[in-house]
Amino acid sequence: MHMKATVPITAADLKSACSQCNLLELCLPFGMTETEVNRLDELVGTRRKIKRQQHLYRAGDPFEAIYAIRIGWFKTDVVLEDGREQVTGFQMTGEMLGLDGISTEAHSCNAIALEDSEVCVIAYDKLEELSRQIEGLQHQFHKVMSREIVRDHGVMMLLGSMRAEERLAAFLINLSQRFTARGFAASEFHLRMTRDEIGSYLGLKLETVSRAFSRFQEEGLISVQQKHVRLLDIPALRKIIQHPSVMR
Amino acid sequence: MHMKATVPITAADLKSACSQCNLLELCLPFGMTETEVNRLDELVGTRRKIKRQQHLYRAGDPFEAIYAIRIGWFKTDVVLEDGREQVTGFQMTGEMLGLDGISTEAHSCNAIALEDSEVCVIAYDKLEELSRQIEGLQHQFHKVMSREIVRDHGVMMLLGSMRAEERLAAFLINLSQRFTARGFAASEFHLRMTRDEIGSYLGLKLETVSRAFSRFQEEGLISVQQKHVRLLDIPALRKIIQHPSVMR
DNA sequence: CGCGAGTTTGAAATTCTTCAAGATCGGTGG
DNA sequence: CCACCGATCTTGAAGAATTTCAAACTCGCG
Repeated sequence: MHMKATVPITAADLKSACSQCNLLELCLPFGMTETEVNRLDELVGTRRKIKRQQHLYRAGDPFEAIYAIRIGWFKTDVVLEDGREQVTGFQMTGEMLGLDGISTEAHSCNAIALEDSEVCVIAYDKLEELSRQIEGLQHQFHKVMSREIVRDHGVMMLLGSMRAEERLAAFLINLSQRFTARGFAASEFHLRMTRDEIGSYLGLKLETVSRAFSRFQEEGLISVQQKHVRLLDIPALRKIIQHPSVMR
Repeated sequence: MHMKATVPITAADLKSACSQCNLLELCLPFGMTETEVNRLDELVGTRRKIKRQQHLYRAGDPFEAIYAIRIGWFKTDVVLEDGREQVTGFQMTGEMLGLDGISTEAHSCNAIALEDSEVCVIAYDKLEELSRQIEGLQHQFHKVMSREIVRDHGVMMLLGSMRAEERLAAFLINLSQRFTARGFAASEFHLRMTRDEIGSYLGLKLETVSRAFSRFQEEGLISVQQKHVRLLDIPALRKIIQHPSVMR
């Protein structure tokens, strides 16, 4: 196969590690040329399978690599000395894990698989080396980190300024968007996390999450039975977020 | 002055932009060699003064540079369509602003000076170029971004799992640590932000913040009059954070 | 079939917010 | 120099949202 090196890759052009992978627009190779992507294969040496409920890494583990999720779901959480746990994110296919570790060379949170999963292991020293050589990789990596910062600010907004039902609506809309971006159904999906984990993420107790689910169902916005959710009225869900609440 | 290029710089060795600056251990040049730091001066071309209450940048502004605070204080905030505002951080001397802009090439939050301030303008394209050449710069920049992510996770913990007084205690301890790192008094300082801004950051109403201040004072943990705060019992403040609360 | 983890729902308790009224501060102009 | 002004802060009391406690329900699975 012959292509000009300057043409951005598409899924069909790839052969190796990153190639069998249909996550291009979501993952690190995005925006890179074919020749550049070929060099990425040095990077993604290993893959690693993580069974449900197992840790990919723990807070305190020495930092050596970042991870791109190929298959599955993870949660990250931080734990206070007294045992209180805060879920800081739910990560799905094509998303990156481990960026927190760069700052101190040790991970600062736990990453736990919510279902049997598989990740690409990206040795961090190699990533730095290669991204000094490949402009596109460097830039994309910076974007990934920056995107995480922007996402975190969104969560702060959610936690600091929204009420229970607004938080859950925002959460559902967000999931829907991420499924859409991956070619899955926007309005029907299976939650991989428990009410307790959702609650931790949203700064609510699990009972409050459950009540909000029930309320949305009563109002015909969603249909929910346990972990199976169908969004019946996405515009209305969006309105909940934007609607100025009385409180706060 | 003659030095080996491999010796890490200290404040006394510098002559130029980054040099007059006593923020080395906090800012981008940290860990770099003398020769490397000299090259940084291409980077920090401009400085910019921002008067109190003025914007350094606004959400939506095209992203061109990141900023290192030389003098002063800033807040960053995100604003929802209905006008609700969430303060996402308070930044002081030696801290970096603008990292949110990399992901979409537009800023996603507002940065507003809390007092008359001055920043170093770091052109982003030059930063990327230079950090492909200078390993130490690349690494330090990544650390700065990662540190922001870790900080954000801490704020999520605060917002999602802590009660009002715990949040304020954590806030005060954090300020104290940051002042200490800059050689200022650890236990006596002047708040640059209003109760309302603190409240927004902590996910509380300004009255709740005020009540928490008063309560700490009653208990002899702090002394506070308006914006002047003295921490009288830092260990006790720390205990508040770690103490398992009944709720949540 | 029954167990256990996870979920739902109700009612009481608690925290935080809202509303309202003063108090304090720094700065300004007479 | 001092009174006054607006902005900010404090405090009280009532109200609302969320949590806590408790009990029952559902579902997958051994």
